[in-house]
Amino acid sequence: MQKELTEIQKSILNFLIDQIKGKGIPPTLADVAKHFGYKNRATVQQHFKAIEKKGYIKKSPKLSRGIELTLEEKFFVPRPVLGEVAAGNPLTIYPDAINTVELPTIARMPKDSFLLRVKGDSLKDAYIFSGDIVIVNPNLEPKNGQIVVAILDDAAVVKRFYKKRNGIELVSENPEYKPILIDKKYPSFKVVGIVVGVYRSMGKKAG
Amino acid sequence: MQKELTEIQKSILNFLIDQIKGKGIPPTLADVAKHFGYKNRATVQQHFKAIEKKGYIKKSPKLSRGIELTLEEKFFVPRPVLGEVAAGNPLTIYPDAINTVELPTIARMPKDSFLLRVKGDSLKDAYIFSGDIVIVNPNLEPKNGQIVVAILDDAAVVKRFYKKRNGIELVSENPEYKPILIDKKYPSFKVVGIVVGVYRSMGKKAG
DNA sequence: TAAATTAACATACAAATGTATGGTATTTAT
DNA sequence: ATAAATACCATACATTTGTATGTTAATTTA
Repeated sequence: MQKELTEIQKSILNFLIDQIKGKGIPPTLADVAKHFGYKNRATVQQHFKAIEKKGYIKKSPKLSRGIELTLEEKFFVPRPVLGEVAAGNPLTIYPDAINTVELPTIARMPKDSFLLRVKGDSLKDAYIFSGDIVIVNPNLEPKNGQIVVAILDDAAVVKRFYKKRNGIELVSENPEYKPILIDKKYPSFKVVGIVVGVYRSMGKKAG
Repeated sequence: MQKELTEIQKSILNFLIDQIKGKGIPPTLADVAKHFGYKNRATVQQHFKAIEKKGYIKKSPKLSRGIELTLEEKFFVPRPVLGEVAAGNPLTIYPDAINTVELPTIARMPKDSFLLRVKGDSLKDAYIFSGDIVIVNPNLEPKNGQIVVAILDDAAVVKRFYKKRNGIELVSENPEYKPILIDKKYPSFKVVGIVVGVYRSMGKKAG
């Protein structure tokens, strides 16, 4: 029953979601104006009024940053998924092609962390299944035994990380897949981040 | 390495966490002053300075509501877990005894929803395992096939919900457990909420 | 004991912020 | 074709907000 937003209104709403969900704090009128290159706050003011009228946000009068997303009443908020990552064989990460998933609102998304959808079954013994969303934090140093997302020749894998004398070993939790030993043969190897959690949304079907 | 906070500083920090995590927006100095009955914002100002000096928050100068929790650098925030719920045999929910779990910050917690830690393996075919945290939304009507948390004689179970002619059937995803048919024999039966998601935090050990 | 920290207050000020009002031009509905 | 909605701008104003500075008193630390 909600009216359609115009393209500009959509982009402003997206910015609001990004800021509120990503940065954790709603922007001021000036922030939004600056981001879109508006010379005036009143322009944003009007857009907010229109977006609120259409029911997508709720403003608390006089309160600085007093913008609430009414989307939240649906208890789900769309979050970008940066790509798919192979738990079995490597799979390319979509550069920054974006595809959203409905994540329940639990707490705030850690800065810079991102989501990847898992494909494949190499982590099934760690209870991570194809279709699960992994929350990846790129700001942590990998420790032995942690599950990491790593790049191997422009493809990404999710495996458990072990530092050994002769290099780094990436092991699957599924015995069908052999461990990969990282040495000179993998010049492009890079740990993208650490899997800090797994989330699975409950659909109509089996989880 | 962080210095201890005084009791008052602790209560102010808790208020900050509540507001930021719960309401989704950091409070202003005036908000905090009002909450604690201070006649003056400068009092709060000083407390913030002290708390920041001890490393618990980070302030962005001149920015309204520019308070960040440095706790977040640990990327985990404690959330209350209301109790444990049996996926196998029923288990009592701790009344409102609270026990916290470190949840990564994903987004904001949906209003009124709560977390339960799953015990037992009756849902293993739905990929929910003992130790997982289920996010329960008490404000949704159960639909056929959804996983619900229900009360049976003061104990709670997590099962899949089906409405049948002769009553309501609660089925486990694990064939070892027989479906429970809800009829007059269960006067205290009540659907507490619907499982909207599963979260698993990645510890040192296998997920 | 002296010095530092804590805890509260008051006042003052510049900047940030939301809001109101009015203007212009374009696009979209009726 | 006329009205309404959209999109942007400018100016003005009252509050809100963060900050600086100073005062007093109790408590803790060196």
